[in-house]
Amino acid sequence: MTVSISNTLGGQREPFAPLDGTHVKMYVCGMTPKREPHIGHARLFVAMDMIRRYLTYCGYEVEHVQNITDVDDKIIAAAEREGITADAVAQKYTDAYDAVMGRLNVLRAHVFPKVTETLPQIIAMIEGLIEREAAYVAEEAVYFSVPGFAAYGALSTRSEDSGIQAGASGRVDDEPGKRDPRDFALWKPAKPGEPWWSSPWGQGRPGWHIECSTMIYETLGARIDIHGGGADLIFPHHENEIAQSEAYTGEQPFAKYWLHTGLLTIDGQKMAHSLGNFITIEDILESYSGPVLRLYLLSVHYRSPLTYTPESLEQARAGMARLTGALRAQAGGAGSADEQLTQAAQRAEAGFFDAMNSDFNSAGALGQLYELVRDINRLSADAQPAALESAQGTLVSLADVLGIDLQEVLEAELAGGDGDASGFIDLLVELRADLRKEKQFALADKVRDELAALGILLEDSPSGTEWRRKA
RNA sequence: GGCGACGUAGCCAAGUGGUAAGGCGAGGGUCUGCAAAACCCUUAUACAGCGGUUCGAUUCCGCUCGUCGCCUCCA
Repeated sequence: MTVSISNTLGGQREPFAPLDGTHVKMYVCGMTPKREPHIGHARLFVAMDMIRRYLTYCGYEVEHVQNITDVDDKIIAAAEREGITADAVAQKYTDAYDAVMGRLNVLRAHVFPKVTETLPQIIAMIEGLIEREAAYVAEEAVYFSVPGFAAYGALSTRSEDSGIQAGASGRVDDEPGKRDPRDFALWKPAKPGEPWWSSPWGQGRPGWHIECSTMIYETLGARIDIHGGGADLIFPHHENEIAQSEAYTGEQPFAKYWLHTGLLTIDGQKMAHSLGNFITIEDILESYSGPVLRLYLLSVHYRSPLTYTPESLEQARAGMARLTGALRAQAGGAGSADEQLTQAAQRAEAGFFDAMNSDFNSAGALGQLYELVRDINRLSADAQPAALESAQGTLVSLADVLGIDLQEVLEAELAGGDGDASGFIDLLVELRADLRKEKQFALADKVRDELAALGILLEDSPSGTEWRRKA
């Protein structure tokens, strides 16, 4: 059974076969660090992380590069707004990104190229494109010549006479010397006060698209296996990348598999900084743990649109409590259910990998985990410790493939939190046990209720009382 | 206007050419001093609508409607 991938290029699901054996070159269009990352960003990066982890699990060596667009109109605007330099803005929000991705258990890319550190290479690539007559120097800027690139529109399935010209109209006036409405800037002049770099075409900065082509060429080479990004980047950004890269290297396909995540919407609209309707990842993490947010994002197939609602996060929290709950199950039997448990674990494992092999269907894979949870809870009383622990081990290791560390979440439920109040909680639990012995149930229940209000959940069992924190 | 994606129960969400995983919520039980957790049962005359292909479609094709996205910065 091999992994199959839905490829935006071609619109088909295809078996995954890297260009070079088991080596996978993966590039993800990263952040423009201009504001705090929001949960739409989280969706992309968690999805790509899940894919990277799964491929790695399958034995591939994934080389992951993710750019940082630290030069951009919005960054310049943010610098003015915040009264700091553009560099400082980029650094501030790059740090914000790092902090939050760590909590979501997103593995760091192996390389994070920045535009500001790639200028000579970008200029060299533009020069190369001009030499190849794929680009031309206009009055103020350098443009890529789209009419010279026959395959233009293949990714976004747009033809010249469909929407591209109509959409580009109105921009032509602002760009003197541009020959075709579809042509796009590789280099543009700096306006007064903007950051700039010297180039053969004067002081200016790169266009948006060229950076990715250059960074990929410099870090991964002429051709890569996987190129990922949000669905909103298909056109024009990724279309333009293909044109630049293939025109420059003469090799194609530039990227073998194009993976795009469905956009996250809120109140019927795409979540975006520019629309002002965003919820930052940090905001969510005030109320929910990283693993819960990650679970939420993986509960929907990465290509589907995802509508954010507060309720869906509550559902994810409940789901997480269910997953860790199965880890707290105790073996209580002589082993009459051992065989059933073993089979349940095998069934879940097989279903899990079937789902994951089908275009990284994390939602379907999670469904298998929940089934295993039910079987563990149902059968634990009649199982021996070894069989139960084995099934629980399967649950933990499958969740781990998705980047969800159930052991860690469980430990956080049992201890963790700010400061360590465990001693005091244990004391209250003991006192309550005494009250219960004295049949002072009103007081005992008060202790329980008050603790619950503080997020500490008590569960009585014949063997005593256990407590945990709300996920 | 053009291009694309999506439309499954109260909600979230997988999936399949042969009559629909899972989760949340709700109701009823078991357990419990009462709870909680867990388990069991119940909660879709059928997957937006209309046609078509097929022995048979939710699952393929066409159209319609709706939602979202892209065509301008955008994950």
